[in-house]
Amino acid sequence: MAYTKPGTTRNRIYRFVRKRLLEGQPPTVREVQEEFGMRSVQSARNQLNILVREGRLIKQPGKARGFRLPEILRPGSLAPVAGSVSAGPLNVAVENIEGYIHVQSFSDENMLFALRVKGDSMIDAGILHGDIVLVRHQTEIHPGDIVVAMVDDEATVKEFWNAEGEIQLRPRNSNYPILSPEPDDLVILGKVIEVRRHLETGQLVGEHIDA
Amino acid sequence: MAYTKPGTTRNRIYRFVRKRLLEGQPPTVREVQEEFGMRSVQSARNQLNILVREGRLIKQPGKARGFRLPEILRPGSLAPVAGSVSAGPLNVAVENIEGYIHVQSFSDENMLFALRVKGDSMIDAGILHGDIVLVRHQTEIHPGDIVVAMVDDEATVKEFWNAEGEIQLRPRNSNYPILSPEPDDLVILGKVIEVRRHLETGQLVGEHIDA
DNA sequence: TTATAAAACATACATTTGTATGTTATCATA
DNA sequence: TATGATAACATACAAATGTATGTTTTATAA
Repeated sequence: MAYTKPGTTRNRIYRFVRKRLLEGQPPTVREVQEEFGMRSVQSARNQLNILVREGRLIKQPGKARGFRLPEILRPGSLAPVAGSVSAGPLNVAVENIEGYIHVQSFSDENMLFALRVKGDSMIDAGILHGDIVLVRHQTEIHPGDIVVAMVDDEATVKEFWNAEGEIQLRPRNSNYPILSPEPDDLVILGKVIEVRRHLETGQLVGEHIDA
Repeated sequence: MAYTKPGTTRNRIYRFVRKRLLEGQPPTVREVQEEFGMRSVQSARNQLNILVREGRLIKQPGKARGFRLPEILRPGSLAPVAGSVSAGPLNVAVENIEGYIHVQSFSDENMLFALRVKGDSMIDAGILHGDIVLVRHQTEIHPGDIVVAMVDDEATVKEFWNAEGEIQLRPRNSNYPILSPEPDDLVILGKVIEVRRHLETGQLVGEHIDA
């Protein structure tokens, strides 16, 4: 009966299945059939099988809703956005979690946390008041890195420099002074690896994960 | 036969189901049954039904693998980062995808996509060259919104204003002029809802041939 | 002890979903 | 035209999966 140009429908089917899988709702063969107005289950099944043969999809034979995406597209994980942070010499305590943001999962995902920036001391680096910085908890820092450090018992975002043996925490706003803490007083919480700014509210994922 | 303290097994079941859902592999009732060594399907089903009644899970009755997470705890989805964008009057084509970023709220009917910013015309808004803007494809725009619009066949990020009947696309850098396109020439691709800046490379999820 | 509720069990059945087989239509090409 | 390849169709069947009903076990409290 009907006939479509080879490969035309197939890409649309792939996108549909992929979308559904990313939403966490794997489709059945018949759902694909209906989505594309096919009058036979087998029409959908043939196309899906070809996608599997091409390596664009993976499937578990015999299982309901058995389609999967190849490994490349993994789900992310959630990093807590800290309302406040306290730090000892070797550990970081993330407190008053105000929500979570989706991040790409690393092997060391538990060392990631996020922090909402207060003030405009980094405005020339494009980091504004209210922005969220994603921080990897690490002690290895290089000059020029943007870091989160404890200053006066508060977490603050600054640029790290090591000029002539003197450690500097530089703001990126000429209205603020450069800090030169003693090495013994310096606690680096980690390195900023990402900056995010939400222009609409409600971007954080709700807090309760376990019950 | 067996008996466990009320609520003990239930939380473990919840975590199992949640884990599977986050992995994109919704479990069947029988898979839950086997995972916890139950000898009856109904044992698992009862616990799952209670989780649904408590609002911790959502299910589609009668459907295979029909369990879902409530809105708040849903996993994020992946939005394509466009290498280039073309647009007709009613649709947007995202092309040359350079990767994906994790976002939440895929449930929007409005399509989400991301774009890498070129140039420094929005520097005073804290949007720098190389930043990624997350865009929701929508036509309803309010004055002051940061939008992505097609200007000279290229996607550009500007602030939208509507001064005295005249449409303005304002850069946030005094070195650039304000644009005043004719309404008929204006194509708004969407509204910027988030800004991201990766300070380390390798933050994008690999591209899978979308062919 | 008895009563009650939660949890688990056993079994059967209905629906959903995957799979198999064979046929028909359309296009490209010899 | 004849032929093959791809796509779609129609139908049937098998397996996976959800659902229903009733019973048994265990813990807790009256």
